[in-house]
Amino acid sequence: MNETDPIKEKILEAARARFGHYGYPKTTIAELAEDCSMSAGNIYRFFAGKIDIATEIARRETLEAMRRLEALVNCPYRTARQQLQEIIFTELRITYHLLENRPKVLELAQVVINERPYFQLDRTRRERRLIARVLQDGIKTGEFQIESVARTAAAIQAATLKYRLGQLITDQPLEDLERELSEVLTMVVRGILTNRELAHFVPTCIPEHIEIQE
Amino acid sequence: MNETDPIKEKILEAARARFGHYGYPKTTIAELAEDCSMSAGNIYRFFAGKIDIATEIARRETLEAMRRLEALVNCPYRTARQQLQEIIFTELRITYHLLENRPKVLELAQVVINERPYFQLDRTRRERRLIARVLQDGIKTGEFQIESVARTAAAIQAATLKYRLGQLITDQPLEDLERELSEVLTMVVRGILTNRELAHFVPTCIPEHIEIQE
DNA sequence: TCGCTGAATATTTTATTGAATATTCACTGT
DNA sequence: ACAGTGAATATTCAATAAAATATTCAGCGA
Repeated sequence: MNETDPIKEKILEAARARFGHYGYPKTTIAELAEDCSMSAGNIYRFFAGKIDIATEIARRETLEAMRRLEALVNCPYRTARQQLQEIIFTELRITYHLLENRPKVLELAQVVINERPYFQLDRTRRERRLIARVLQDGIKTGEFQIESVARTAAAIQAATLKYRLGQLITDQPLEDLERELSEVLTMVVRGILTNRELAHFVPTCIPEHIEIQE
Repeated sequence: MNETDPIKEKILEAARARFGHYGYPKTTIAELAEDCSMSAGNIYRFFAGKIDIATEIARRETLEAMRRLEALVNCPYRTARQQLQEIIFTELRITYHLLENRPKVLELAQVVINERPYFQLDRTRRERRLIARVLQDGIKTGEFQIESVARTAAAIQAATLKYRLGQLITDQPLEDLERELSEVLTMVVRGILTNRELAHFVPTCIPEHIEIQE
């Protein structure tokens, strides 16, 4: 599964550097080949096309983000509610900072999504699976009361869509978005808690930034 | 306030027909002038520019949609919860059908939003005010328990954003979106109901299409 | 003066074409 | 047979000019 052909990695490394620095369209295959001390033609023995290099980079970026989110879930001593909230807040922060600090990443993402629509679906499914897992946990511990985990996970995802789109839809600053998200989560979470939990319900707070060491 | 200069109306009528049929960019001022049996220059005595004709059309479309939503709210014998749900469902249906049946309308909307960003803000604010009014009603009748009406209205709007974007974000069919929205509303509404109401809570159903006669 | 025209001007769109770049593939050295 | 090359070809991009269109405004008739 995890092909680690060193030449492929070399190409990816060169591409990551150039795409990040100069942007996807301003990077040429000839330059990548030059960086790797090979001919342009040879790159096509490892990738079907330029867009596929970008897609692979984006795929790995997504996997990395997903790993961070999963680390949150595996973190012990947290209620399912906390886990759920932290997932959504972390996603908001990851995408916000990504687009804020590395504008070329946005460009890359847009190109990939345009050419490979499946990419987005895949990411969405992974996210949903993670949310579903947390919901399942919460049901087991008696925190959540949910009819259909799958449908509820999809609904939570839909309700928090805005916070995964970064600065595409809105130009509100991060602080605004965080405040708003805490309101949304207050409602949403209240909507899935068991009566036992509702008895001592408190609104959602904006969580501290969580740093996970690998 | 309600200027009904018949010449202005004539121009708007011609523009509505052409924009809807051929699209905004494919319609020329000269054609509109021809339709109105006047010179191109004369149009500028009524509108500052082509984009302002489109903006006025969009503004009226929005007002009309808003009137339909307000009619829902003013409809008696409905709980605040029903009103809230119907507002969101109706918005979903209006925008969905608009984009489905009249693709040129999407184009028009995009042009207007691009050139006149204030337009969108205005519509959003109106919508939010309507939601806030329903929330306020619900508090009075003891249905809802809400800390800040303004913030909650904003949060409900954010949580249902997806259903106001039509087919821009997703390509799910209307039935899918309706099912999903009912799940979202189930959570959201449960999150704002009073304990009294929670005692006999039932999930949100997809409402019948409501026809309001003027 | 008022409502309007239509030619003059400014701006935007479209078409063209040369250059840059992506992609292919026949071939080469090992 | 295999990893790789580089010239040949296909595609995309960028610059420019030409055409179409938006906008302005001096002036005209009621």
